[in-house]
Parts: sequence; structure tokens; C-alpha cells
Amino acid sequence: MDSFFASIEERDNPRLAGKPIVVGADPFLDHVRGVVSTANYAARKYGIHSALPIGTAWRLAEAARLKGLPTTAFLPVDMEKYSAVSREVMAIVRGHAAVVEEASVDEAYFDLSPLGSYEAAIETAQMIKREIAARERLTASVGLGPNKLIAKIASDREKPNGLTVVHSEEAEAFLSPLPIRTIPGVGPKTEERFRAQGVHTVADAKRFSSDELHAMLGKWGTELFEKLRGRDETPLITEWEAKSVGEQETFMEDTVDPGMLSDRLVALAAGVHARFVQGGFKTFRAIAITVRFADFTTVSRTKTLPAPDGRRETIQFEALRLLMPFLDLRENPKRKPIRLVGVRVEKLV
DNA sequence: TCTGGGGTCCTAGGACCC
DNA sequence: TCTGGGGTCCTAGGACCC
Repeated sequence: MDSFFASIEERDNPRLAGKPIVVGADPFLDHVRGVVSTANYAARKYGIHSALPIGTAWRLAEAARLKGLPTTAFLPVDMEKYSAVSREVMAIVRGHAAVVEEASVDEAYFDLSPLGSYEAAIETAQMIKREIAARERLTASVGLGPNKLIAKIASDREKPNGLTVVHSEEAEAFLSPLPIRTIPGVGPKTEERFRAQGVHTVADAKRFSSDELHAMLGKWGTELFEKLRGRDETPLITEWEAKSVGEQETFMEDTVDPGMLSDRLVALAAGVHARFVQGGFKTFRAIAITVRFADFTTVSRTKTLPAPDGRRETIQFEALRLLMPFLDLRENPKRKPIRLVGVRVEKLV
């Protein structure tokens, strides 16, 4: 889907039509810390994009406004609404394909190979786009290719409202000129490591053998070697089960207050337990906490239980025990202010 | 107005077992 | 007589994705 969250808000509020829209942390709540979740295309013209600190987005929007450009609307995330729309869009897709992988709230892979030809697949893709437009008044961008890797990259080439077709024989040539970062799984760190070696595009990276990439990146390097050549045999995943359930919270202001930290951790643990139960899980066997300090260094501590357990009190008790060393002034005399704590349960049944 | 929240997967070292 | 090989589980950190 194209700038999914922002497009839904624009659709549902006629006063926002055509205006720059930023969905993210609520900037009208004082001291709230957060990032942009989604910016629509009008807001992107101002340099605003996903993951940008909300304060920076606010400054860019103000600078644009002072130049006489349209005022940007800032809206909080309404995940329940977006999930509901997601279910409707997924249902439309399922009406046209038997095998569907819901990759995220706004992304799906579907297998059109039973149709037998690219021509038929293109027609179906257009029908899905038309149906989403008619029923949801939203646009989607579709990529059609011989595998998930190519389809995904193709879907990103002509946004918004795009339809990009890459035939099997064209796949390798299609990828070659693209930045190495285009390959899913190549993030900022890997991109920088490649850049340091003079590698910028997919074609550049092909000078490394499979063994060299393995030495550089581990198991992932071997997979990357194949991906660089447009090869990907991974199947669509139609069923999926969570492996962990967690919640974390960034405070409005960093704190060292043991009472406050304990209270928040206990509340998070209760929330985790509620979602664990709601998710249909009976037991967990490990509890983990996360602590992020003011300087953004992040540590985690895990406790594996001798036996499976399903009680809220266990999550709260073990989470607090794991947190203790970070609170105790005697054990930890120069403790740094803490900006975030989190709780997670793992090894679920 | 610096940097969310919910996840997955991989790696590497250490303890322990036969 | 200074020390193998195969394996599992646990822990912590890091990279990445939407």
C-alpha cells in the first residue's frame, strides 16, 4: 500500500485532501519523543520521511509553511483503524489468489503462477488495484516477478499507484544498476561496509564470490550472493506463529527514579501478559527485559525458567529481579539516566 | 523538541553432557 | 603423558524489517 497510514487519514478527513500529512508520535503532547511513522507524498516533498524524529519533521514543516507552502497536518497513529483497513485489503487480495503471505500490515505476497502467464497475472494485478481503489479508496503498488525478491523490489520502483513487471529473463539485469541497499536485508551497516570497499550497486557487489560474502557476512552472505543475481526460492509463508510477546516504553524524560522505573516495568509486564493470553498462548519459559540509557546504549537481560509458567505475577516478579541491578545505587554507583524499559516473554507454547 | 514500538534471525562464548 | 569430537542450552548483542 502507498503511504498506508497517511493515505487512510487523508481519505477519512476531507479537510486533509491534498495536504502534507505526517502520522507519528503525537507532537502536540509536550515532551513526547518519537518518530514519523508515515509521511504522505506531499510531506515527503519537504524532506519528511519515515523514522525521522518528529521534532525534526515539525521543523521541516514549519520551514515550508514560512515559505508559503501548504501547512502540514500531524496526526497520531491509530493502529486499530489501520489494522481494520488492512484486513479488508487482504480480503480483496485473497479473492484473487489462493496462496497469500501477509508480510506486514500493508504488504502481501501472492502467487499468481497458477494463471500460467504474465499476461493473465498482469490482468489480475490490475483487477486487485482497481478493487482496492473502488472499495477502499486507496492506492497500492504492485510488483510482478519470478520470485518474492524481485516482486518486492519491483513493487517499490513506481510508487505510488504503480505496476512494475519484471520477467524471469530480465530479473538479473533489472537488479544490477540498483543501489545495494535496495536488497532487503542490506541495511545501513551492511551498506556502509560495502561502500568502504567501493561497492555501491548490486552489480558492484557481484565481484565477491559466495565464499567471500560468507566470510564477510556469515550465513546471510551466501543468501545475498544468490539474491544479487535475482535468485530467490523462498516460499510464501501462509501461516505464522509469534515467538515472543513484548512491550517497551520510552519515557517523556530520562529517569533514575527506582520507584518510577519499577512501576512502569510492572505495568508493561501486565500489558505483556494480557496480550500473551489474548494471543492464545498458555505458557512462556523465558522473560527478558530491555534497558536503554540516555546515551542510547541498550542492554538486555534474560531469565529462563526451570519450568513453563503462564502467570502475570511471574512476569512481573522476574522482570523486576532482572531490573534490580540497574536500580541499586550500591551495586551501580554511576548509573546513567534511563530513557526506556521493556519486557518480553519468549519460548511460548 | 534526536533517535517509537513490535518483532525476527544470526552469532559467539560459556556451561554442561556423553 | 596438557587435553577430542559432537551436541544442546542459555545469554547478550547486533542487524534488520515495517
